[in-house]
Amino acid sequence: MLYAGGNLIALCDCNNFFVSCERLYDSSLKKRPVVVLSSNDGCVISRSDEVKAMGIAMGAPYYQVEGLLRKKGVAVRSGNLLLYSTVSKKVMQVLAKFTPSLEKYSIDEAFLDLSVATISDPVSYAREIRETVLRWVGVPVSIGIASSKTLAKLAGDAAKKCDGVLRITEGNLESFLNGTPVEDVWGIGRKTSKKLEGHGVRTAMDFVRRDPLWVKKLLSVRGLITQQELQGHPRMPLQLEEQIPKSIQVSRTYSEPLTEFRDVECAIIEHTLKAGKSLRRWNLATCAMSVFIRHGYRHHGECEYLTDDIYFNNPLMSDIELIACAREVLRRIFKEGRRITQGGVILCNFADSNFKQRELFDENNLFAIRAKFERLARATDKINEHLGKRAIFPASLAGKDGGKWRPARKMASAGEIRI
DNA sequence: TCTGGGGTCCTAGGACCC
DNA sequence: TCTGGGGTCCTAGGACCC
Repeated sequence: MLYAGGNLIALCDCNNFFVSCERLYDSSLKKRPVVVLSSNDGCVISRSDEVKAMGIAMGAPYYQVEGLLRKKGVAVRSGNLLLYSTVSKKVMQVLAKFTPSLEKYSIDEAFLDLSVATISDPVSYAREIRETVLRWVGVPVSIGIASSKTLAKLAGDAAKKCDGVLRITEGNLESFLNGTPVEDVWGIGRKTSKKLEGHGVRTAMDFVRRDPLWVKKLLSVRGLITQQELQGHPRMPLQLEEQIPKSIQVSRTYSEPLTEFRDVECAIIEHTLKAGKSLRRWNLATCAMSVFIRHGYRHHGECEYLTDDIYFNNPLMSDIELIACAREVLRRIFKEGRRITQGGVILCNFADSNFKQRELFDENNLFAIRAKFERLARATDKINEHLGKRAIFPASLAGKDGGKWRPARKMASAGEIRI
C-alpha cells in the first residue's frame, strides 16, 4: 500500500464541545453528567462521556429520554450558540499559533498542516497543542495525525478512546483499517455503508482493497477520493481561506403551531432580518430568495412544505427590499387553516454587494432610492451591534415580541452568556 | 403533544441547440 | 415524415457533513 509519509495533517477536535462550553461557564457541571439540547429543546445534540455510556444516542428526541436523564441526575441545558461560537474562536486562535496552515472545518474542529521541517516529533507537538488549548481556553481536545484528512479524522476518533493523541503511520495503517467498520469512515454515510455491505465490504480495509473502477462506478468520484485518502494519499487539500457561502438559510421550528397569517409573517420577517444581516456581513447581495413554511409534524407522516421563489435582476441586500420580497412570497404560499410548525428563508445566487446595474429607463430614480435603503441597512447593523439586537427594527414587527413562535429554551444557562 | 439548523457537492435527466 | 450524434446548461433530488 502506498503512503504519502511526507504529508502530515492533524485533526483537532474539541471533546463533547457544547457540553465542554457549558462546563466552562458553570463549573459545577464538571462533576455532573450533562446534555445539551437543540433549538426548541427538541433533541440531544451534545453529551458528556457519562451520558454516552448510558446509551443515550446523539440526536435522541428529548421527550423520549427525559425520564431517564432525570433519574440519572443528568444536567440538561438548552443550546447557546453564541457562547459556543465565542469559545470556538478562542480555540482557533490558540491553534493558529501552532501552524500557519489551518482550516477551520467546523465550530469544533480544525485541520492543521504539520508538514513543517521544524517539527521533529509530531506526536509530542500534538500533546503540546492539547495541553495549551486546555490551559488557555479550558476545553479538552483530541488530535489525530495522518497523511490525509480522511485518515486524520479516523485517528482523531481513535484518539478520543486513548490518551487524546493518535498517529496513523505506514506501519500501523493496515491493522487500523482492519479494525475500522466502513460506516465509521468520513464521507461514507448510512446509505452508502448499507450499499457497500451488500457487496461484502464491511471494514475500511475491505473498501481499500476494492478495484478503484468498481468503487467509482458504485459511488462516483467522491467514493474514489475517499478510497485514495484511506490509502494515505492526500486528495483533499486544506482550505486555508474562509469560504464565501453559496447560500444563507435561516429557519426555525416554532414553539407552537401558528395559524394566523400575521404571526407567520412576523416570524418570516425575523428570519429575513437575520439572513440579511449575515448577507451584509459577507459583503454580498442576493439574486434569489426562497420562502418556505411547513405544516404538521415531520415524524407523523402528515407534514407538507409550501414553498416558492423570487428572483431579482439587480442583486439586493437591504432589509426593506428583502422583507418586501419575503412578504410577497409568503402571501403566495400561505393557506388558511393550516397549522404552521416551521418556517424559513433561503438566499442564494450571490453577487458582490458593490455590483450595481442601473436600469435603462429609471424614471422613478429607483437606483438612488435603493442606494439609500442599502445605507440604511448598514447603519442599522452598526447601531444594533452597539445598542443590542432590537434597538432598531421594522415597524411591521411593532408590538410583536415574537413570543408565539420563538423556540422554547426552557433550560438555558442563567442569563445570556458573554465570556 | 413533544424529533434542530445550516451547509456542500454530485448526478441524472430534461430542454435546447447544431 | 423520419433519421443520428453530440454538446451545454439548468434544476431537483440524493447523500453527506457538523
